[in-house]
Amino acid sequence: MNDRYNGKETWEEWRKEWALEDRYNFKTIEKKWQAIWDKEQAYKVEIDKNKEKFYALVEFPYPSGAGLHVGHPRSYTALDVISRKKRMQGFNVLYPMGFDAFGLPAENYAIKTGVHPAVSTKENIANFTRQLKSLGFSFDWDRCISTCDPEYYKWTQWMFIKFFEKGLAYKDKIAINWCPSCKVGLANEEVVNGHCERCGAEVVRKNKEQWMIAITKYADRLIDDLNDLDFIERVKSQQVNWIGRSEGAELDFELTDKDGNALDGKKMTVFTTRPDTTFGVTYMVLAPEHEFVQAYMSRFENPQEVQDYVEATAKKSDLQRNMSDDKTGVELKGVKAKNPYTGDLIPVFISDYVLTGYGTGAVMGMPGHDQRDYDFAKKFGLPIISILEGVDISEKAGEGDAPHINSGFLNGLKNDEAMKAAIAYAVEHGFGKSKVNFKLRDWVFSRQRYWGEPIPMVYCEHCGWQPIPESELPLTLPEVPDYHPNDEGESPLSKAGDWLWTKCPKCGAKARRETDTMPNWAGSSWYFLRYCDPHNSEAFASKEALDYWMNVDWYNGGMEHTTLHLLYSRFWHKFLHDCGLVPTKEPYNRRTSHGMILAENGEKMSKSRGNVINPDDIVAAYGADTFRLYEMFIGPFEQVAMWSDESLMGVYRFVNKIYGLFKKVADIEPTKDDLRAMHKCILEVTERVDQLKLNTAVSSLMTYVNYLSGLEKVSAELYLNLLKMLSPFTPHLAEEMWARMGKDTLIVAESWPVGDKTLAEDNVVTMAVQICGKLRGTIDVAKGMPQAEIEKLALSLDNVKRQLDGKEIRKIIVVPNKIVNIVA
RNA sequence: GCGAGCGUGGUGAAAUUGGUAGACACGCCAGACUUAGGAUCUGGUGCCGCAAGGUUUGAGAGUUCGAGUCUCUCCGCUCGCACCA
Repeated sequence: MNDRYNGKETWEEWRKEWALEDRYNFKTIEKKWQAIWDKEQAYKVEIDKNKEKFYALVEFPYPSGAGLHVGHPRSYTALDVISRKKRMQGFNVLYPMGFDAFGLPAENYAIKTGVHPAVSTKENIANFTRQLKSLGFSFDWDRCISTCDPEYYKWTQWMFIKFFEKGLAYKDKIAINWCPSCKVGLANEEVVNGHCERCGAEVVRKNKEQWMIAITKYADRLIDDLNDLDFIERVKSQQVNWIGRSEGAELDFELTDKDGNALDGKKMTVFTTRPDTTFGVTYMVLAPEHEFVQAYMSRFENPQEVQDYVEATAKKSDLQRNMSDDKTGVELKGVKAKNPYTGDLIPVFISDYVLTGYGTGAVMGMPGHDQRDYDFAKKFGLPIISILEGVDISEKAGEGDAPHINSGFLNGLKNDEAMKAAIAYAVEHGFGKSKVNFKLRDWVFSRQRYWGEPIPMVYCEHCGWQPIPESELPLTLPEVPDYHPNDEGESPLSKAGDWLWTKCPKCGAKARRETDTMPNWAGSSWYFLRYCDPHNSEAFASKEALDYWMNVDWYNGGMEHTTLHLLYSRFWHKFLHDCGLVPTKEPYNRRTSHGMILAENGEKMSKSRGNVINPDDIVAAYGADTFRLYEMFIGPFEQVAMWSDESLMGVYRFVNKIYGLFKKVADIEPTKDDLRAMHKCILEVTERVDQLKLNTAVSSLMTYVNYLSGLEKVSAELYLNLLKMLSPFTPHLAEEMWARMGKDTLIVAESWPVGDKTLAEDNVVTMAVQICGKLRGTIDVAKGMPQAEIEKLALSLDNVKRQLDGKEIRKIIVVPNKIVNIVA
C-alpha cells in the first residue's frame, strides 16, 4: 500500500481510478500531501556543513482568538516560495514558525471570562497551527516555539539578568505614559496620538518606578550599522527617523538677576543644532517642568503666574500640547541669561513648546531662523534679528546657507564654517562643547500586567535590587486569584501570596519579588536565535547552531513593526553580541515588508466592519494552492493590495488548467519552439522569485501554460519542468501531478530547473522601425543580420517610404535586435 | 513642517532599467457548446476614427536619434514622524 498512490499498491492500479476523474479535487489532494510531507518529514532540517544554509524568517504571529487573517499568508507564502525554491536549488533551508504568545488580548479575555490566559492561548495556538498546516507551508514544525513556554522565557529572563549585570537595565522613577483604563504604563511607541494603542483611552502622565533598558547607549550603532544591511529604503529611513540623531552643541548661559549680577553662579545649558546663530539669540525658554523653575521660584517676581502656568501644562496631555498652534508661556521675571558670545542679557521664559525629555529641557530662542522661536517672539514682542545675509525674515523665519552678519567673529562665514568656528570658540572659552542628541529614549520595560514574562528580580531592604540565581530560572508565572491590577496600579502578580516573598539571593533576608512583567516586545526580540536550536536546555542556543544558521538571510514582516520590533531586536542582538553570545553584530541581512491586504472596497478588514475574509473559507472553497497563488498574484508584494473574489476566480481557473493539461501529456520530443518557451519561463521565474517580483513570476507561468495549452500534445519533459516551477507556489498540486507522471519521489526534494539563455532566444527577432522616434512599422530579422541589410529592409517598408517622402535621411540608428530609428 | 514613496486602460497591474507602452489577469463585447451553472472553449477589447491613420503613461518644460523610465517646476495621493530646538 502506498500513500501517494491513494492506497493502491502500484501506480498502474491508481491510474485506473483517476482516469475517471476530470476535475481537480483539491480537498483530497491537499490533505493527502500534507499527510505525506508530515510522515516523511519533508521539511525537517538539521545542521549540514556540506550544504550552504539559507535562513528565511517571517514574523511569528500573536495567536489571537480570531485566527489567521488573510494578511498573514501573504508574508508566509512569499517566503515559503523562496524557501522551497532555495531548497530545490540545493540550499539547507531553515524556515521556522512559532508564536508570540504573551499579550494583552488573552489577558483581557481572562479578566472577562476567568479563563486562564495559558488555556486560551494554547487553544488559539492549536487553531493557528491547524490553519497554517492547511496552507501547506514548508515550516520545520519540530522547531516551533512559543514565547509563553517556560522553557522559552527562561532565556528571556536570563538575558534580562545579563542586561542588569551589564548596567543596561535599571530602575528609575520617571513620568510614564499611563493608561487610566488599562491601568498600565505604556511605552511611547504604544501611544498613538495621545491615546492608548490598545483601548483608545486618553493617556495621562504619571510618575512610576519602572525598569528601563538603556537602548540609547546603542543609538549611534543602530543608525550606523544600517549602512551594511539590505533593508528596503523606507524601513531604513524609518529606523533613522525614529532614533532621530541630531548633531549640534551644548552651550552654557550664565544666569543673573535683572541687573546682571550672577545668580549663585548658576548656569543654564541649552542644546542647539545651530550654535552659529547664537548672535541672533534674543531670549531663552525652559520647559515648564525644568528643575530650575521650582528651585528658584522664590527669586522670581511673578511666582504665582509661573506656578499657574506650570500646573496648567501638567494637566495637558502630549496631544493637547502638540495641537496648540498658538505659543504660550510666561517670563521668569527677575531672571536674565547672559549670551556667552555677546554678553547681552536676555529674558528667560517657560513655555510648553519646550519639552523636558529632549536635550537639556532648555533652548535658546533665535527667532530669526527658527519658525517656532519666530512665532513665540512675535507673540511676546521680542526682537527678531537676522544673522544671515540676504535672508528675508519679515514674514517668517529665514533659512538658507548664507554668509553670517551681525555675528561678530562669525561674520562672512557660511553655515558649516560658522558652526565649526562657533563651537571651537565655545570650547576655547569653556562654555560649550559639541553634542549629539537623540529622540530615542530608553526602553520602558515594565508592565503592570499578568500575561508576560516575570522580571526575575527581587528587592532587598539591605542589598537593593538583586537578580535571582540562574538555577532558579525559569521564574514561572504564579497563579493569581484574578487578573486585575490592584488599585495602586500594581500588576496582578502582587496578589500572588507565597510567590511574592522570597529570600535575598545576596544576604538571605526576606525580599519581595518584582511584580511587573516584561513588555510583549521582549520575547520577540530574540526568537530568531532560539529557532536555531529550539530544544537546547543548556543555553538559548548552542554556539555551533548559531555559527551555522545566523544571520537570518531574509526577514519579512509588516511595516507596522519596522520601527519598534525591528529596532528592539537589533538592539537586543547587538547587546548579546557585545556579551560574546552571538557571532554577528546584526541579526538580519535582508528585510522586506509586505503590503497590507485590504477589503474589496479599499477599507481595512476589521471585525467591526464585518468585511474580514477568513482563510479557512477560501481554502474550503478553492483550495490552499489557489489561495497561495492568488496572494502572490494579487499585486506587487510590497504594496497594499485589495482583495478581489473575481481575481481569485481567475487564479482558480489557471490552477484547473494546469490539472487539465495533464491529459495532453505525451511521450514526445519537445520542438525548438517548445524548448524556447520553457527556458524563457525558467529564466523569468528564477529571476523574479529572487527579486520578490512574485506577481510577475506568476504571470510568466501563466504565459507558459497558455503556450502549452495551445499545443496538440505536451511533451512530458515540459510538463515535468512546469510542475517543478509550480511547486513553490502550488505545492500540493505539483506533488500530485508529479506522482501521476509516475514519479515516486517528492517534488519538493527535486532540483530546480536551470534555464539556458541560448535556447531561450529566438533566432528571428521583430525589430521596431521608427522615424524620429515614432513607430512606423516592424520588420522580422534573422539574428546577426548585418546592419546594412537591416537598414535596407527597414527602408523598404511602404509606410516608411510614405513617411520619408521628400525628406532627407540624416542618420540611421540601429540597436541590434531592438530598434531601427531613421532620423530625417 | 520633516522624511520616504507613488501617479500608466473600465479594474489589479507589466515594461529586460533609456529602445515596439499596456505583458498577465479581472471585467466587458461577440460567438461556440450547452440549455439556466459563479461551467468550459474561441475571438475582440487604451482612446479618437468606417478606414488609412492619428493619439496616449497626473500637468508643463528640458536632456536625447529615442523618455513611463533621467533632470527641473507644478499639481495630486499614500505611509511614517511630528513644537526633537
